[in-house]
Amino acid sequence: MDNDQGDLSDIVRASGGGPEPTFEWHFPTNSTSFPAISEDFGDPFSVFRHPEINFPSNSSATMTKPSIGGEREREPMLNEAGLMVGEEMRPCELLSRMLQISTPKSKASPVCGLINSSSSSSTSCSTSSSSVSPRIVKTPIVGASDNSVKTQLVVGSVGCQSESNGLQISSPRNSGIKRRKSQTKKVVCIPAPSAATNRQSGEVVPSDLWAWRKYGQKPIKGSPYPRGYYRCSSSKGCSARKQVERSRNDPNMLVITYTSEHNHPWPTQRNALAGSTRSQPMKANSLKNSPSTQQNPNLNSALSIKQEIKDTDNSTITNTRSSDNYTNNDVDSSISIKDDIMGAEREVIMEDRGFNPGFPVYRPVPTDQNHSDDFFADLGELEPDPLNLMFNQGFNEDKSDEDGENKEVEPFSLFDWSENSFGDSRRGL
DNA sequence: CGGCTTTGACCTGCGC
DNA sequence: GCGCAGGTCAAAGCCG
Repeated sequence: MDNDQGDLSDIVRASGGGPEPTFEWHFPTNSTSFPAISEDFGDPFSVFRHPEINFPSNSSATMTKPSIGGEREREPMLNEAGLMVGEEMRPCELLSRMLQISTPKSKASPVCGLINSSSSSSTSCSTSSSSVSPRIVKTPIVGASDNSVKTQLVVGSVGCQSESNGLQISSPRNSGIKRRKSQTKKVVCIPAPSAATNRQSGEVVPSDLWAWRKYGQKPIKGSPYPRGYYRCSSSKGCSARKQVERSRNDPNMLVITYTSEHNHPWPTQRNALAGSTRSQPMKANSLKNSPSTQQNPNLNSALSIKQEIKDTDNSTITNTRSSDNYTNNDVDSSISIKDDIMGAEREVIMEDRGFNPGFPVYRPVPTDQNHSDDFFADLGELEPDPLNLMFNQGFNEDKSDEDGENKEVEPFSLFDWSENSFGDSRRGL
């Protein structure tokens, strides 16, 4: 139980292991771009559906998109992670946004990983410089019950320790993690900037469009990093909570566990910013001028975006992203998102092999509108995710590529890598 | 002044 | 039932 090292081996084992329910971990093996998915699987979106899993229907979800003035036309349906149910999702673009803001330019392929449904503390991440192409993998869990199926979207390479053709994740019990309650959880593993690029404690907490209030922090056994506990402060009575911690295996990765659901519409840009200033004791300007941010154009970009939003009183957002700072080879990252709902697990692993805001590499180019609709509807089914909020904020693919520029608004706050509150470990950490 | 973080204490789930 | 560890509470203090 006291595998303090939290080795990846705790949760990842070579294929062909014991009888415990596992899922195969697939690694892309070639360098084809996204369209190859179609070649391999026919309808690339169909893989997001597993015939044996009844994911929440999106049919009644209402798509919303903030107008220029930040007003929503309709209120969205939300899931536990503050996600738009049925939200259109463009994982590649989503990832691009995330990485653009969050990923240290110099980091080599932070990979996420392996998210054990039982507890975020079992999540392991590692880095890899392997270069592989996007791929979608549908993976029934070998030996698992009917609802224990993981559907994966693997976009780009996924490199993990002992990476090869497959890895297995041990059962929660095997990993020594106990599940406190049977409740809905969503675990997001995202690359975190290096401590050097952040303030004070060097810890970072990405923020999304929700306002979160920290209510606790605890050192986690076996992990050198404390876990912060946050609850939604966007609305009183909202039970949504999240836990943020660094991966014990890869401090460059942040593990965010969302619990419970928001019982209110997602906040406006202004609301989302409310309460966030405290978590950013350093002014954006000072950060922008700091050596660390000068070394981290991504952060600089995010700050630039944020400043722009703050300066805009009515939530009209001007895209000031410094996309020119990036090249396709600048960032090599992956993101893994896991949904654990009622025992059925879904996971989306996304990796950005090329940090291109326009994401031309493997953004699917629908041949017809219907196809496109199906695709994103399916994505919404597959992975309602806080990241979807980004799209609510105006991530409109159609707008992004016109004239070769990204003109959509930039919800910087989705991954605001401000130091939040990990400054002081509570108990001897 | 409101909302935030901090942090010690307390509560609770789970394994033994 | 006990003990451990994770999760939550709430008072105090900080900050804009």
